[in-house]
This record gives sequence, C-alpha cells and structure tokens, in this order.
Amino acid sequence: MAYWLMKSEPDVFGMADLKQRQRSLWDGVRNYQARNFLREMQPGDLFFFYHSSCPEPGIAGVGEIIKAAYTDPSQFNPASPYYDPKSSPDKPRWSGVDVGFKESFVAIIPLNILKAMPALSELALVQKGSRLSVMPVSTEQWQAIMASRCT
DNA sequence: GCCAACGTTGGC
DNA sequence: GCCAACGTTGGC
Repeated sequence: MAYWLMKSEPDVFGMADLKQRQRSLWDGVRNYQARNFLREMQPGDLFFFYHSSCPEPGIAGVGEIIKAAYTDPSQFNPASPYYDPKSSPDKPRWSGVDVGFKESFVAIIPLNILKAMPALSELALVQKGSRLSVMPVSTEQWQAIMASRCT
C-alpha cells in the first residue's frame, strides 16, 4: 500500500465534489512525470486531496485509489479542455485512475502550515518552483500530515 | 492581475 | 542535441 498526493482546482473538482459523488475518474493529468506516478497507483492506495489555485490552497482530505490506471478518455474528446490531438487510441498518451471518497478534513491544512513542517521538507509540494500535480508521499510524511489535522 | 518557475515545442 | 520562445502552473 502506498501514499500519494494529488492536486486539483476546487472550482473544477474539489473535495466536496468527491464527497458528493463518492467515486470519480481522476482525469486531465497532462504531465509525464505525474502520469508515471498515476500508473504506479494500486487499488487501496490512499492520497491527499490538495486544493490548488484557489483562495485557500491546502490539503482538504483523503481519497482512495479504487481502480488502477487506464486510458483517460478525455484525451480523445475534442470538446474536452484536456483534449490532446497528438494522442491516438492505438497509442494513448495519458492515463487516469478511479478514486473514492475517504475523509473530508474538518479544516483545510493550509500550504503555509505544510511548508513550516520539518517532516515535509522533501515533499515536492512545498519545494520552490515545483508544479508536479501527482507525487508520492512517504509513510512518515503521511503520518505527520494526518497528525496535524483538526479532528 | 502579476510574475517566477517550469515543461514543451520546434528551428537549427 | 541545443536552446530560445512560448504556454502553463500556481502562489500571492
């Protein structure tokens, strides 16, 4: 079992949306490093749901990987913002995973708090200039974040 | 809205 | 293979 962190803009898809729908395809990842992490995910893995590009950036809760990576259909849909004309069905570029709702935090753990935690100094999220939207989280990092949330 | 940092593209 | 130009991310 592995731990991860995934970013999403809550205006597009946030923790509240996952809570309401309980299960969803996590699509639209268009970065090779992030995609490769998606492909490593296994059912039962847990991830932090991070809200980006919003008034209160931070970790909003926990989700679970329900289904391992498969072809992200949005890459073939010209009407989708995630459309990739250079991808073809016989050689798809991009993958998505199915995720499920686990826990919505009482309060978002804000980015500035995460940045101040010594246990997270190696986490890409808090490193200057990092834009990686899917990243692995170590057991120690996971426990440090879980211990810092409001209950 | 600004802008630093990054990833990708494409000419050479 | 280099690297300038461009588009995007994402915090502030």
